Amino acid sequence: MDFVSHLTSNNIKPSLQRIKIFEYLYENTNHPTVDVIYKNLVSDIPTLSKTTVYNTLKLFIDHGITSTFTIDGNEARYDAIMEEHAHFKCNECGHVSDVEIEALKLKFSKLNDFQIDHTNIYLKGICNKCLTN
Amino acid sequence: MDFVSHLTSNNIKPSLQRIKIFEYLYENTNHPTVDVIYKNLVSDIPTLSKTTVYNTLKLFIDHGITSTFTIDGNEARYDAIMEEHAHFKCNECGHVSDVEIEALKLKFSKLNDFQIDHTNIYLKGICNKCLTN
DNA sequence: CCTAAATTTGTAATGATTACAATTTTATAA
DNA sequence: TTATAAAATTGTAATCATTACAAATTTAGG
Repeated sequence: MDFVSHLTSNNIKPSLQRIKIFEYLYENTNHPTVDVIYKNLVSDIPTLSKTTVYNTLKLFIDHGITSTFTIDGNEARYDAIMEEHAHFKCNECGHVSDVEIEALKLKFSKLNDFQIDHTNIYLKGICNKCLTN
Repeated sequence: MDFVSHLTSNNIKPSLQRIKIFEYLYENTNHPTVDVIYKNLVSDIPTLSKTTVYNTLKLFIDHGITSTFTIDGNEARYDAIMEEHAHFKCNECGHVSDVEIEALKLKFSKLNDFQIDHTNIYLKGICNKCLTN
């Protein structure tokens, strides 16, 4: 994945901050929060500001290369994977993982004359790792 | 619906505030926020505090007679309908409505060895009212 | 009634997010 | 290259929902 050309092809000027933030998001599919992104990148870019992380993520979302969701109403989480998928949060270990949306056997585009533009699914429960412990 | 006996049968002492808040929630299925609940009840109970609304809703949730969800990561919304259902938010008029979960043809309890305790689905798009306007 | 427990209330603190203005960096044209 | 304008980044202060907490009020039991 060439991050620079991915940004430019989406009309985003590839500044150092933008490249690093997108790279982090793309390589860490654990749905990081702004705080996590900031803390992990500030050693790389010592002048980094948390505001820049907010601004940049908003820019990514506006240009359709990042999505955001909240799983418990507290902090927003970010995701560079744009293919439609669901999220599962383990109430035991707190880990958030992806769920193939095909596995849900869910497919629709219209519902009761409503135009569905976006589907957001999240599941909560206990993951298999915690179940066997 | 006898609100008093519904509260007592769920081990909640039926104070005036609790009765009124649950009644409001039950009769207004528009998924109100804390602010909306407070503003609508303070004329009835002039001494009402917003903290009481928060406390009471938390109590209801702990006793399983109310559920909460967030649709855009800002304010929490509350719901006295406990049957599993999805939510739809119209991006045009902002209205949040219920969606029968059967209509989604969605049904599962286990997924990849994960134990699913709670399903949360929300859809965004344009409602039929806004589509025809 | 009187006292203890439960409930309600108001204020202050917290924490994520946004507004905004200043600074820095980048791009453009002379 | 150098001057200048535009864009991007940054830091601080403000906002807003929510929570903590302690005081005041109400309720229940003896």
